[in-house]
Amino acid sequence: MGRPTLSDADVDAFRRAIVDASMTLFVERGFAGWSLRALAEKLGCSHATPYRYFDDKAAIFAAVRTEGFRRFAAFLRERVERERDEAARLEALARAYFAFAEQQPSAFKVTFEIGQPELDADDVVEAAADAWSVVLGVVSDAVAAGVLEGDVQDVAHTMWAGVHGVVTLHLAHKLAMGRTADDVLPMVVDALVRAHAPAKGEKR
Amino acid sequence: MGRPTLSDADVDAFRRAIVDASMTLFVERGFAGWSLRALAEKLGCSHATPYRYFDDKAAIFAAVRTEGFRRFAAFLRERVERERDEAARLEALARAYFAFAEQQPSAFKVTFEIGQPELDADDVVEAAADAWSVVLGVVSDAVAAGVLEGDVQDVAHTMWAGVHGVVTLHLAHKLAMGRTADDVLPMVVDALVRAHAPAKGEKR
DNA sequence: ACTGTTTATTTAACGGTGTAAACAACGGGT
DNA sequence: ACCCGTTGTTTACACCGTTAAATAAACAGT
Repeated sequence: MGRPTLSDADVDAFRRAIVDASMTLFVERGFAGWSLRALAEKLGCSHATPYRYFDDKAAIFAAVRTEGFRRFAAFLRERVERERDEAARLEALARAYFAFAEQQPSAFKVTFEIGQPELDADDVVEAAADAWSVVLGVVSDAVAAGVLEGDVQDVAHTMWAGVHGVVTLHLAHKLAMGRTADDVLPMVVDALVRAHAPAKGEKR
Repeated sequence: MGRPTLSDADVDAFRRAIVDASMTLFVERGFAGWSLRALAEKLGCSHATPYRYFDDKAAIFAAVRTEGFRRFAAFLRERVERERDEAARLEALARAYFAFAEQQPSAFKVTFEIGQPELDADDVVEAAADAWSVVLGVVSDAVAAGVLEGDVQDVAHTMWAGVHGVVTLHLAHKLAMGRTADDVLPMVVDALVRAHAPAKGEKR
């Protein structure tokens, strides 16, 4: 007896609304402007209402982070699947990585911020694994097609680290001597492809 | 007329005290614990006193950032200069980059944080350029010694981006499949060296 | 229809933050 | 001795995240 507990669907719906509003709030006012008060105003509820759906602000942040990863993975996948050639897919992956960081800097910063969260919830690592699987798939195909050579995990890690380094340095405004990410990114990809190119005339 | 204005030396001294206290506060309580109140308590002054020496909290953060870059550059330089062989210096540089991020994560995060500051003061870019010069010097020597080949600026950028990518992914806990930075870092450095190695038996 | 009870949301309050303005303390120049 | 400008503290304000109490809403039983 008594007022019925919210259905799981309703809870999920409101959680999604919180995450969506948080994302738009990020792009509108930045990280510092993301407060529970502002969030409540955007949602049309009281600033304490989200506490029925999340433990605290950090939990909301984690949910936003996983959503950012999901969008990131979807963005990469969509861009990569346009290309048929394996080498072109490698290039497209790097460009998509950079494009996402440029077009949705708030989402990118939220997902990769090297700050507070220290510990990650299961959802976050799962969504991150999904993004990782995109990179792994592209590299795996390239190896299968003979464009690259070596252990797939190793090559994928070096590729990801190289691209990620360019993008984060770009976002931190720490590319030197007037070089832009547009200049550096192809160089890095080219260098990494060259480093893992199969020896000339090799079989197997 | 009036109470004597503080000498430039005194102003600089107190500014340094503020920056030093901020750094220890970072390592003690993290980014979130770095408040003007806590800073004032550590300095033994009122929480509004720093406003006579800096415009606002962001200005203090910028000063801390440049100090972080200075220490970073000094750390890299010290580690690199131990090695005499050019190839060993490349390796040492990458390991020092990672070691600094590991041993002084707060300082590293402060310097490379991709968050708030959007615009950088002149001091910051100058200190960043100093750190960059270390990387450039090592790569330049390697090219001169014939260990690497190509445009020095290009090679240095790819090297820095590769190393930076590994370290930031490590700090964000986003290295996949249980790989650690210890595994990935040598692979990336090796791949980048291989990519820029001079063609066998080449002259000039 | 009313009541009782369980839940959802709002409201109020607490301790904390950065920052601006009012305030007191001080030391040379007149 | 009296200003007066520089320096630091104190006070005040608006905002923050979080928790506890108060209120509103929705059902079951009578």
